Amino acid sequence: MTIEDELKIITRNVVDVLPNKEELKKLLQERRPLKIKYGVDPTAPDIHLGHTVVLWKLRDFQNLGHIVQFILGDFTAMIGDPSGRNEARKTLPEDVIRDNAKTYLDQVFKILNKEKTEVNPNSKWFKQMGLDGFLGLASHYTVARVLERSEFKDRFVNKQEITLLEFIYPLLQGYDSVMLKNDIEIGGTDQTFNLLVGRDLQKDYGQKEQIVLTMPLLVGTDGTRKMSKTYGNYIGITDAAEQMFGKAMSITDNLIFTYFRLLTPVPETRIAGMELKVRSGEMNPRDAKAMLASELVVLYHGKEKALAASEEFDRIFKNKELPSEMPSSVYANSDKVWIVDALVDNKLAKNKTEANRLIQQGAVELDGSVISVPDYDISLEKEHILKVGKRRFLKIRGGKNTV
RNA sequence: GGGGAGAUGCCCGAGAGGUUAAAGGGAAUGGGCUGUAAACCCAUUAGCCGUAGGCUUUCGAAGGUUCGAAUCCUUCUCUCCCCA
Repeated sequence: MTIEDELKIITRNVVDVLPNKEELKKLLQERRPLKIKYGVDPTAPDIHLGHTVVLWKLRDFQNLGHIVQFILGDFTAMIGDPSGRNEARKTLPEDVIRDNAKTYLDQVFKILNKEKTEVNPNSKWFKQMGLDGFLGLASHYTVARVLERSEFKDRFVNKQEITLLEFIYPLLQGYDSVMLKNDIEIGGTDQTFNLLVGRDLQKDYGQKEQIVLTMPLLVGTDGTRKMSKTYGNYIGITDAAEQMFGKAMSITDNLIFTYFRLLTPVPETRIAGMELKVRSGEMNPRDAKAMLASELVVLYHGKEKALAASEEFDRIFKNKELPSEMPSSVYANSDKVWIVDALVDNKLAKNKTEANRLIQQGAVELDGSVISVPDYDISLEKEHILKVGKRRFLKIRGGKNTV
């Protein structure tokens, strides 16, 4: 493979190469396995598709024979990355972080090649650094430089608070690079500043500076904000197959191909072809989206489940039939149940008021017919199917019957 | 250390003694139209009462004034701003 080909693969989907592409090219010309650093703080037990954007890029590197240096920010997780919000981060206890780290890695290796990945917990060096060591590190950087960061600049000008921790955090992340002597570091565009600090620090420590690649932030299923657990607009990679499929189907149309490119290993030519067809009206965007949804489910649950999820989806939403499986609820010692109770008991409504509301709005169906008055008992002589909204189903029956 | 401003429902934000379960917007949920898309239209968004009118709790916290308090008074907690 030529350098140009390699460069093309590496820079696909990348927002920025810093300081520039030329430097990256030079690096590739050395024709040796490069060390690519990527760091994550295990502050939550699960990752979502937003995280996989960077992982796929790392995978590209691995496929080209390079090595991923995965920084497990177990130390920095205890402190909390202040990037973005200025709400106080809660500090996490060590055992929680350890558990998170484990599930994190399991999930990460659904994309990364384990053989070409080394995992480095940054507690390894930070735990024993000591105040003297830290002050030494702090002397390598200046307030002015941190203030250059646009986010800080704005806040500084607007006299909003900036905590010292926020000031320090980039230094810690940069120090990871000093310890690893990596060739390249990769992260989301929101990490640009932190990544550049890594460069500066490496230089100050007399090392070769890392090249920085930034990846786009994935827009969440709401189509506006970045994908994040706190916004509830995420697709978790541990989401159940049906759920994942459904969430993918609910994204807005102009996100379809962005998702294809950033989240799947589908070759660019195929994606571009599809995009063209959709734009010319030859292909219904819905079908492209269904393919996207399948691709995603295949990745995390396998072909079989993807097929099943797709069929299930069509069954419920296209053909308006019942799902093949649904949760069931058994009422043991009674021959009837008030519909409002049934909704609340089975968490189809938060409380009775909400249950009433749903009923009055015509969101509740029993065996296919809308129940619009709350004054209704479900007889438990036989099995019934309760439907709330478009997608919540429940089988309901008395206790004596066998399954 | 001195001076000032503020805390309202999921979020933002109006309200300045009664007609206020609290305007408006955002968001979410449900319905309609569709392709579980967007856009658009409608409705809902404290809880309880077997549904019909009620009742109970809510405006940072605790007390108080009043027939009546989100609105007035006292104390407390927290946030922000300005000066040094």
